[in-house]
This record gives sequence, structure tokens and C-alpha cells, in this order.
Amino acid sequence: MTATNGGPTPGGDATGARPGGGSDPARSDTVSAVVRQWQAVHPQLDTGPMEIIGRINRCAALLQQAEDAPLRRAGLSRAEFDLLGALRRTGHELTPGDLARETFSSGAAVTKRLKQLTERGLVERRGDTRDRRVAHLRLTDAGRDLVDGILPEQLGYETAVLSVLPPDEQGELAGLLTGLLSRLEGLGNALRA
Amino acid sequence: MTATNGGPTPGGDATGARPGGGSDPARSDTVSAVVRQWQAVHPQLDTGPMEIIGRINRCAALLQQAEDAPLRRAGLSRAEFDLLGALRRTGHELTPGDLARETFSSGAAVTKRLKQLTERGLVERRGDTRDRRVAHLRLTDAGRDLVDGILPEQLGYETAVLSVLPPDEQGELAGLLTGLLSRLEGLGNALRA
DNA sequence: AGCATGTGTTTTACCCGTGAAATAGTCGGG
DNA sequence: CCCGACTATTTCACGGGTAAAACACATGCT
Repeated sequence: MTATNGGPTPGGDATGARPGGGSDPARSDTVSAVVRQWQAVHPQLDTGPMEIIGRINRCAALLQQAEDAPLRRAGLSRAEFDLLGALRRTGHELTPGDLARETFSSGAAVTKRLKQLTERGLVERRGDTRDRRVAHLRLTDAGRDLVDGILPEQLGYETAVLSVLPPDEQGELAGLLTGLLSRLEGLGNALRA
Repeated sequence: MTATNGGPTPGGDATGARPGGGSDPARSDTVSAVVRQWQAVHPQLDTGPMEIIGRINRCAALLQQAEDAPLRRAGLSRAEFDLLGALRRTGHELTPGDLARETFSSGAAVTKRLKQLTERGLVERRGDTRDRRVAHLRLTDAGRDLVDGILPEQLGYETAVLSVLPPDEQGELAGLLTGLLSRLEGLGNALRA
């Protein structure tokens, strides 16, 4: 994720069945090679989880590479863009704490990024009048324009990359991921146990 | 990852159609809230890519949290475990270069991890007799035992987490991800363009 | 009012990964 | 035999993230 991986981290329970649709299932990816290696060494092991988790990790890594390309051209990291995007899409001002929650990152990381982004003139800071601990942040005009300029290009590029999958499979995939994600999020922090 | 994110990074083309199976599609996750916010601000934007990429990123982040739990108990980071796992599953010795390719990380990162892991007595180093530039690495008995001890626990925990999805959906998901991943990998490094 | 407690934000010290440069060695001419 | 080009690995300087501690302030109780 910085630092994503694609290695041997296991992940699933499925036997690798094919999708409901009608595309060619005989494909092979890095993950299936890894799974075969494990099976050869530990034949009794249920490598099912790898089929899902390994692939999600690897897809995430590759897709993030794809996202980075347009952003680097604009001189932003993905983390910075996430922060600006949160301010843009919510419309109203946010506190550092809000931003940390919104971008799923630590408060310290948000503080650092805010410093850089305000220095670059993309974000403005305003102290709360009632509670002097809190700060309110909003995009400057330049910040808003930057986000609005990048976003369409970003989405366009991503659409192109994803077009390796036919539209019906994209829909199925989005649906399945929604189911998985909503349930994982519902688990709360039981995942860390 | 780590530093993984779940924010506004866009990602898809699908309209969020439901899976082929028969589960409840009316669920809501963080990503759909984000997409709604963007739609409110930029109604003309095709937010499709977010439905897939955003969810893959977020799922990856959550699932990685889940993977970390068993590993931290064993005093390993995921990156370290990936390295040990590569040595374990291939069976034979690997060079640092091999390991970098196998774990999708930079040579420098591999060097650092190898130093720590050899100091901990989990990995052994042997110089190539013909070509004195290259090193060959193998697991020590302790290293092998450690991996073999962790792996079943790891897979078991992951199986439990993934059981939030019914088995048939797991199969569909694995199949769709295979299709996506194999095609993304087929794109080579055109993604960075 | 005065103080304990809690919360929002920043600071600090540190870990880890990366790209680029440095190092060490091979190999095929000439 | 020596050179130039190439390859494998390590070192270096640095950016960015994190947890925990430090601050700064608010709030409620007495």
C-alpha cells in the first residue's frame, strides 16, 4: 500500500469455480501458480482462501499502479488525492479527525499531508471559534480546480483498464464485492482478533 | 497497504448489478456512500470504476488486517512471511533476485528482510560457486517449522473470515477475479502509462 | 473557582520501502 | 590479458506511515 503484496498470503474457501456468465475460465494468473506450489508441498492443506484473498491483493496492487499514473502527472500521491477528494466530495469543511476517518488513515498522517497541501496552497485552514482545539479545512479554488481536473482523467483511465472485463462481468464483480465488503465492514474490528 | 486506502480513488464501470446467485443485494458499504457523494457533486461523472476499484482496495485493506493478526502473534510482518513462504513453497533455493520477483518487491527491500531473517536464524545463505555475485537462500529447519506452523492457522482464520460469503458466491468471486487478474497481468506494464 | 478527566491535534522516534548510485563480478571480444 | 558492457546484489538518502507521547483545550464535578 504503500506497499501491497501479491505473494503467498492465503485467502479464501472457494474451489475456483467459474463465474455464472459465459467467459473463458481456462485462464491462468500468478496466484494459481502459487496455489499449485503450495498444494505440491502440503497436499492436505485447504488453500481455498488464497484463491480469493491472494487475487484481491494482487488486483489491488496492479490497479493502484494504474491509478498512480495520472496522479503523478499532477504531482500528487494517491494519499494526497484521497484527502483532497474527501474535501471535495463532502462539500463542506472537515476537521483533521474527520479526514482521518474519511481516508482510513491515522491522524498523524493526515497532519503531515495537510501541512504539505496547505503549503502548496491547495487547502485552507480555519480555527473553530468555539473549541480552539479543532481546525476546519476546506479546499482553495486551486485545490478544487485541481481535483476537478484530475478526476475525469482518472476515471477515464480506469474505465479503460477495467474494460479488459466485459460489462456484464463487471457488474457481477461489483455486486459480489459489495456483498463481501459490506459484511466485512459489518464485522467491525473483530478482524484484528 | 499498509497503507492501503479506501477513499475516493475511483474504479469501475459497472452499475452495481447484483450477482448471479440469490443473496440480498440491498446492502450498503463505505464505497457506495462515497460514490453517492461524488454523484451529488458531479452528476455527469461516470463513477462506474469506483464501484469495482474502490471496493477491491477496501476489501484488500480489511482482509490484510485479518491476515496480520495471526502473523504478528508469530512476530512476523506480512512481507517477511511472504519471503519465507516463497522459499517454502518453491522447495528449492532462491536467489535474492528470484525472491524479489516472487514477492513483487524491490531488490533493496529483499536485501533488508534477508538480513533480519538470517540474523533470526530463519534463513541461510550460501554463495554460488560459479558466479560469485549471486547468493542462494534456503530456509533453516526453524524457518521451515515456523512457516508450517503458521500456515494452517492463517488459512483457517481466513476461511472463517471469508465465510461471511456463501460458498457459491465465493466460487463466483474467485472466478471473476481470476479473469480480471489474468488479463491485468497480461497487460504487462502498460498500466503505468 | 479548581481540578480531574477526556478529546482533538500535533510532535517525536522509528520502521520500512523505494529509486538511484555504488559495488562486485561475469563474459565476450580484440 | 585487458576492456567495455552487462548483471546481481547491496548501500544510501529520503519520503511517508505509524504508535505513543505531548500539548492544548473543553467539560463536568465538587
